[in-house]
Formats: sequence, structure tokens, C-alpha cells
Amino acid sequence: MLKNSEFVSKLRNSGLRPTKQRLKICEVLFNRDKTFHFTINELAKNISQKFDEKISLATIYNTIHAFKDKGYLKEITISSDKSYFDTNITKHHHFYDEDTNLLIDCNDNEIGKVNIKNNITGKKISSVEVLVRVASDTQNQN
Amino acid sequence: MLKNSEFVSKLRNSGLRPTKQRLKICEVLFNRDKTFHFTINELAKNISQKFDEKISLATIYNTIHAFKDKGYLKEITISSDKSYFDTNITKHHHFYDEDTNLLIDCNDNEIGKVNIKNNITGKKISSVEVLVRVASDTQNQN
DNA sequence: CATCAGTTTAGAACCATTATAAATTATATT
DNA sequence: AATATAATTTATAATGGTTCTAAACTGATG
Repeated sequence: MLKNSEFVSKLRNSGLRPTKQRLKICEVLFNRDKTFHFTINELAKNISQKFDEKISLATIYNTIHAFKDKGYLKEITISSDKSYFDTNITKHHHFYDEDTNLLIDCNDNEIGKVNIKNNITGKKISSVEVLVRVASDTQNQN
Repeated sequence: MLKNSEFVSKLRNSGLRPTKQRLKICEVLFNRDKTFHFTINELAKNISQKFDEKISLATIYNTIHAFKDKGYLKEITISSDKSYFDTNITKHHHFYDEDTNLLIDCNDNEIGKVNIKNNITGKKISSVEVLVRVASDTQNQN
């Protein structure tokens, strides 16, 4: 739950000008009690419902990518036709409900540490992501 | 390393007619010593290099999806703009080299069992996938 | 060999994302 | 405060991977 002035300094500190578009997007994304997941499409709808003045889709893409690059968002890839973003930027894993297309954060109690025993020579691990797909009992299993 | 007559029965057994296009694709995908990863694009190139008669891109998509549905291929999603397929259909995990965009299978020695302690009520786990992104030491970490 | 459902095909359509280039805005400078 | 600048926004076009369409073709069946 940050307020406007905090967004301004947050943006400025990372070399992004606090434009009114970016501040609106901050408000939608970060002025909340809980973290959440969204697609660009959902975000665009959300913004147009919340504000009178529209934000161009190009700006939404630009801003989300800038925020991702600055580490304010994580991108989660579920399938090639669906890209989700997550305002929870801590290391964590996900359940993906194939019936509802909803992402659910796992906490550490739910998935134990993933133990990676080998390295690729000369390479550093940049992330470890676990995706647990779930579906109602009647669905096919892979 | 299967041969042509084996592809014919493999296809017939799963209710797919053994057309010459499908048999060619089988040859490219399954007539090998080792499993491998590919994108549709790479596959299409591979086919056009190997055979004189071209196979329409639509047919390649249709066939790959049919093979995936029948369980002859797995799809691995790395990012929203890159969909990989894997001829290794056993349960396993992946390293993804961000420098070269290459996927590498993990064997069980490399990643221990992922321990999932909680379930989503009324849902069944349909898959558990671990993706370990790696990059050269100089790259950014997330 | 006639039939029919399954398959292939070229090309159009689709849709999410990115690029473009002109207008606008935030910030630094005078 | 006015000016200069670089950053940002914007509408629109372009892109690229994938799916759709509908006509032509092929494999299996009796």
C-alpha cells in the first residue's frame, strides 16, 4: 500500500520519469494489500475502467516492460499464448489451474527447496521456477 | 531408432492415417538415437532441407499438435514468444541457456524430486515442471 | 472402383506484441 | 519564467507466429 508521492520517488530513483500514465499504472498495480497476477489485456481493461482518460496500449506495454526490467514485476510464462505478470517479486513458485486459467502463488510450505545438484559449466543460475499444473479430476493428465 | 513400417503402425494405432507428410515428420523427429528439442520454425527448415517435396506449414502445425495430443511430444514453454517441443516424453526438467536459447534436459541426478506438500482442493496435479534458467556470469540475475 | 471421411494446401485472417515517427511532457538550464 | 533537451506518449502501421478456411486430394472401406 504505497501512496502517490512514494511512487514518484520509486520511479525517479530508478531513472524513470514519474509521468501521469506511469503513476496511474503504479496505482493499479501497487496500491493494494496483496500481490496479484495479471495479463496485459486484463491490466488494460482494469485501467480503462478505473480512469476516464485512457492510456495507450503501447504505453502500457512500455511501462510494464520498464517495470519488469527494473525488477518491480516478474513475468511468468504458462503457455506460448499467455503471458502473466506478478507483482510478487520474491522467489516463489506457482500452481496453474488449467480449468480457470488462474495462477496461484505457492509459499515455501507448499513446495520444498528445489535441489539442483549439477551446474552447466561456466554458467550461473539466474532463476529456478516450478510450475505445478492442476486440473479437476476428470481432465486428462500429462 | 524406429523404421518406416513402425511409424505406420504407430500412427494407425493412434487413429492417425499414415500419410506421406506424417511419415516424413516421424522420420525427422523419431528416427534418431537421442531425443531433442525443436521449435516449429526449426522443424520446418529441417524438413525442407531433408526432402525435395515441401510440406505445408499448416500441415506441420497440424501434425505437431496431433502428435502432442497423442503424447508423442511434449511442449515446453520458455517465454511467450518461444514454444519448444521435446521428443523426450518422460517426466524430466530443463535448463534453459539464456545466452544460446538452448534447452538442456535435466536428469534425475541433477534435480531432486520436487516435494509438493499442499494440494488445491478438488484438483489433481497434471504436471510439475522445473525450469532452471542459466546465463554466463556477466549477465543480470533475477 | 466408388465412396467418404480424413488430410493437405495456399492463402487469408487473427491477435498479441513491437516499431515508427510525430506530438507532447518532464526536467534541467538559462 | 522561458527555453532547450531528452524522455515519453500516442495512434497507427508493421510484424510474426499461429490458426482458419474452403477447395483439392488421398487413404481406407466395402
